[in-house]
Amino acid sequence: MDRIEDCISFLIGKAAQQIARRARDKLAPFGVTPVQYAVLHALWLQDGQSGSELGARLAIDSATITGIVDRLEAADLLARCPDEAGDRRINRAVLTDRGRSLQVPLDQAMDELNAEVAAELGQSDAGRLWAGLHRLGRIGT
Amino acid sequence: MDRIEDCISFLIGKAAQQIARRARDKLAPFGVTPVQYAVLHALWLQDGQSGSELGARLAIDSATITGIVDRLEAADLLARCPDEAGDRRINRAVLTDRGRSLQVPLDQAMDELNAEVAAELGQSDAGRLWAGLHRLGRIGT
DNA sequence: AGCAAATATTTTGTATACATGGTATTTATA
DNA sequence: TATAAATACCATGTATACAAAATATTTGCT
Repeated sequence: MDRIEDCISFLIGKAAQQIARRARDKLAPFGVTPVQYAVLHALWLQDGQSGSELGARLAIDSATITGIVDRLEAADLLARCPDEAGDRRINRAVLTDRGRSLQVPLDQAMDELNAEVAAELGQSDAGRLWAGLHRLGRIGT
Repeated sequence: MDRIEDCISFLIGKAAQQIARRARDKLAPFGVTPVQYAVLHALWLQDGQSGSELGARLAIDSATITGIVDRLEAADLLARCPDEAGDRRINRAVLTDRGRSLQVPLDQAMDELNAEVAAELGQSDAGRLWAGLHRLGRIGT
């Protein structure tokens, strides 16, 4: 390995950092982080998911989910509610009005980021990059 | 944004996580993390760099460099040495014998990972992906 | 019923990433 | 030369990511 920039681990890590920074900037006015956006997004599609359901859909470790839900709860974007079927192991994440109200502006902010990046790369290059990243993300699953 | 997997921030973050996990597995037998490998790599090319030099080359925050160098020093892979020109603000990171001895096996481990990923994607797709990631990593610099 | 195995969540500890701010030192400038 | 600005590093606090383990609960099997 001559140049560290050609090491896939370093290369994709730095590219992801750049994108994450831009996503943070877009979301910061709403007091939400990129990962918190992903959890909210999952709840907008299906409210009342348990921690393990969220973790499975978003590929987030259960220990990490705990902290993310803690902070979303502290920000009054969701509430931990008991399972209606009575399984007392489960904490269901239920959106608050505030949490629901962020769907439109946050989705719009992330759509903007997607569009900006696609425009910078060009539509066809962006499409190929998306496809390649999808394949990398799936390897090993 | 319909599917969270089409959100560039989420998509590239998860792909980077998968690659990072594979890099960690490759490096774990040597007790080194991917970021620590990047710092060692920079020192193999030029020993005795200061924290700010390492941070500039690798795009790592100075506060983060402090911790990484702490752990590499604790692992006896490098030592903090005073600047020979006498600038007492600077701590230079100088490789130990152990740190130097890891160059061949660690470079080989990361070369293997690169080759595996390239083989999984196919050479031409891999080349396009590398190029796209380089462009994303540079945006804003 | 009784107990092992599986499940869901949380806790703890380590490793980044980054914003903010403090300290020491050096450089540039009035 | 006195001082402001810049530089280098470190400390602190927050937010993930993940391994390992503890706890509580439920399920499955005998």
